[in-house]
Amino acid sequence: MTKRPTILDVARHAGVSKSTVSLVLQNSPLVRDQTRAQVRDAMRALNYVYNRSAAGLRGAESGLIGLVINDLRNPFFTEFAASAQMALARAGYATVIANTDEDPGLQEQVTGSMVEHGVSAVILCPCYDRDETSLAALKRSGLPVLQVLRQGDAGPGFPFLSLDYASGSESAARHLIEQGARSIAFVGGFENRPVTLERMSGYRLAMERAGLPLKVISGRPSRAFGRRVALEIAHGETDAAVCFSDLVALGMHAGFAEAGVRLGVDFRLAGFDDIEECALVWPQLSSVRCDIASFAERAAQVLLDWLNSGIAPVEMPRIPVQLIARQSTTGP
Amino acid sequence: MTKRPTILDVARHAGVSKSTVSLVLQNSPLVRDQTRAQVRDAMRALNYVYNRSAAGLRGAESGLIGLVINDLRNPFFTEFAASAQMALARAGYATVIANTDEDPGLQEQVTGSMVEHGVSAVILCPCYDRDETSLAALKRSGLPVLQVLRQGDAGPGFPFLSLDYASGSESAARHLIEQGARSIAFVGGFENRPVTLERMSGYRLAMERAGLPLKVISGRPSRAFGRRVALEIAHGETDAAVCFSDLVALGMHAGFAEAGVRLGVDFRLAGFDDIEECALVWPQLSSVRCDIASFAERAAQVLLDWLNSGIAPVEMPRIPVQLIARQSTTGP
DNA sequence: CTGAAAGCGCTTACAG
DNA sequence: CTGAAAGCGCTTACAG
Repeated sequence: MTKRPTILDVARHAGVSKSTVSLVLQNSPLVRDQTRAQVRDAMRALNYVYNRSAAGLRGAESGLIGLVINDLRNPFFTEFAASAQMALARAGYATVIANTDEDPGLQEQVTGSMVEHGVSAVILCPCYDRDETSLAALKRSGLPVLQVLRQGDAGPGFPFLSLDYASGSESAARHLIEQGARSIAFVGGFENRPVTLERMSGYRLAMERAGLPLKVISGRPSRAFGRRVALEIAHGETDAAVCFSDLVALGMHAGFAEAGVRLGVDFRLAGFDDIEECALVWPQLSSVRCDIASFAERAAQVLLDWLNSGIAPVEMPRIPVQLIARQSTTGP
Repeated sequence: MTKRPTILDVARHAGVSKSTVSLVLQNSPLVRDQTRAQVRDAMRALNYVYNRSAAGLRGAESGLIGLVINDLRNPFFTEFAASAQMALARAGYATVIANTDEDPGLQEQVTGSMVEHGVSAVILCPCYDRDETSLAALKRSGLPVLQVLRQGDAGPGFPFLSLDYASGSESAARHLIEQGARSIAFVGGFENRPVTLERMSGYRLAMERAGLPLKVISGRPSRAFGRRVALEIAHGETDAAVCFSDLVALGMHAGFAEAGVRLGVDFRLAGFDDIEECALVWPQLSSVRCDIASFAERAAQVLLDWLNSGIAPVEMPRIPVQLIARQSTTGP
C-alpha cells in the first residue's frame, strides 16, 4: 500500500494550486465550477482521501462527536446511542462512543481520551460520581457538553436535556388507580438518585392525591431484581406496581408468569420507557413512552445548533412522555 | 477559554526542549527520570492536553479504532459492541462506532468517514451488499479490517472471525430430538444469507441423521416475526423449534404464552445467542450460548495483535458455542 | 540523555 | 477566482 495522495498531488494532477484544492474540499463558492470539476476528477483519479487530522490541526472542526453512556447494554440507552449516532452521521459527524459502565474511573479515562482526540462536542449521560472529578477534563476543555437523561451528582454542570419523568409516573399511577388498584408499589431504582427521585415523585403525588399509602421497593433497575420482587409479592396484598424502568417491569412480568399471577387481572403492572419489547411480550406491557429515538434526534439537534451558533442552550423544557396502556394494566 | 497549551509551552515551563517533552509523551526510556518528572509537573501545572491530531499527522498511530455494526439495536450486537469498545479502551484505543442499519449506503458513508478520520483499524460486521461497493474505500485504505460474525456477500474479503454456528444448531436440534420432539421447525432468518445457511446446516444435519423431515419457516429475525409464527403454528403438529436467534425465540415465547401453549410441555423451543434475557423470562429459554462478551474481547485481541505485529491473521477457527438447556425444552 | 531543524497535510489570511 | 507563504502541534532523524 503506497502512501496516500495529498492535496499537493491532487493540485498537480489538476493543474491548480493546493489552495484551490483546499477550497474545493470546503465547498467554497470562490472556485469556478469548471475548476471544481477538474479538481474533483483529479481526486477520483488518484483515490484521494481527505485527511481530517491535518485539517484539524489547522483549526478546522474535527467532525468528531463524543458519546459517553453510563450503560450501553441497557436497551433504553442502546436505542438512544444508535439513534443519536445516526442523526449525527446525517449531519456529517462521526461518533466516538464509550460505555462507562457506571464507573467514574472509566468515565475519566474515556472523556480524557475524547478530548485528546479533539472531539468538537460531547453528549454525556454521566455515571454517578459524588465530586465529579471524573468530569474535570471535560469541564476544563471548554467544549460544548450536552448532558442528557440523567443529572450528575453535582447538579447542573452542563446544559441538561431530559424527559418529563415526573409526569410520566404520575399518569401511570393515576391510570392504575382508575383501574381500581389500591395498593400500588413503586418498584426498582436506587432511592438516592435524581432519576429515581423524579420518577418516584409523580407516583407519590398521584398516591397522595388519592389518599393511598406509598409502598417503595428500591433496588437495582434490572430484570433480575424485578423478577425477585414479583416472586416475593405475588399473591400478596399489593395489587399493582409502577416500575422504575421497563427492565424491572419485564423482570416482574416473568416472575408473575412463573408465580401464576395473571397480569391485568390479578395484578396491574406498568413499566417506564416503552422499549420495543413491551408491545411484544404477552400480556403486553403498559409503559410510559419516552420515544427515545426522537429524543436522541432532538439531543443531536440541540448539540449541532450549539456547535453552529456558538451559544449554549439554556433551561430546556422537559420533553413530554405519554402512558401507553396495554393488557398488563387493562386486562386482556 | 484560552488556547490549549502546546508542548512548546510545557518545554518552556519545564526548562527543556520540546523534543524532550515529546519523548516524555511517548514514554521513551531515553529521558532521565528527573527530567521526566519536571516535564510531567509542567504538564500538570499548565493543564496540558495531548493533541492526537497533530501527532497523527506526523505518522503516529491515531489510537482510533472503527467499529461498524449492521444492527446496533439488536442486543446481541449491542453486547458485542459494548464489550469490544471496553476491551479496546483498556488497550488505550478510542472507538468510533457506527450503526449501518443494514444499509449499504450508510455503510459506505461511515466507513469513508472513518478512513478520513485516520482510524488505525476497523472491526466490521457488514450489512449485506451484493457487490460490496460500499466497502471499496475500506479495501483501498489497506487498513487492518477484521470481519466478525457475518460473512459479507462477496465472501472472505477480510480475515474473518466467527462462531461455530453450525455445531450450535446441530446440538440444539439433537437435544430436541432426545427430548422426544419429532416435528421440529427451523424458524427465522432469510434463507439466502450465509449466517442463516450456517445456522440451518447443523439443524439439517441432525434432522437428516435422525431421519426426520425438515421444516423451514424463513423470515425477518425479529420478535414480531417469531410471535406471528408461534400464533400460526400453535396447537398444530409441529412440536418443537430451533430458532435463528433469541429475538425470534423470545417472540415465539410471547406468542405461545398468548396462545396458551406450555413451553417445555406442549412445545419445545430453543433460541440462539443466549442473550441475558433467556435466563430471565419464564419459562426460561434454552439457547445456544455464544458468550458474545468473550468473543468480543477475543476479536479485540486479534485486531490488536494484528496492529502490533503487522501480520494479518489467517484462517481462524470458529469459536465453539454451547447449548444451554432450560425449561423451554426440558419442561419445568 | 538533550536540542535544533525539518516536515506531516492541511487551512488561512493575503496578494494579485 | 487563484496562487505563494506561513503555520497548526506534534514526531523523527540527526547532532552533540
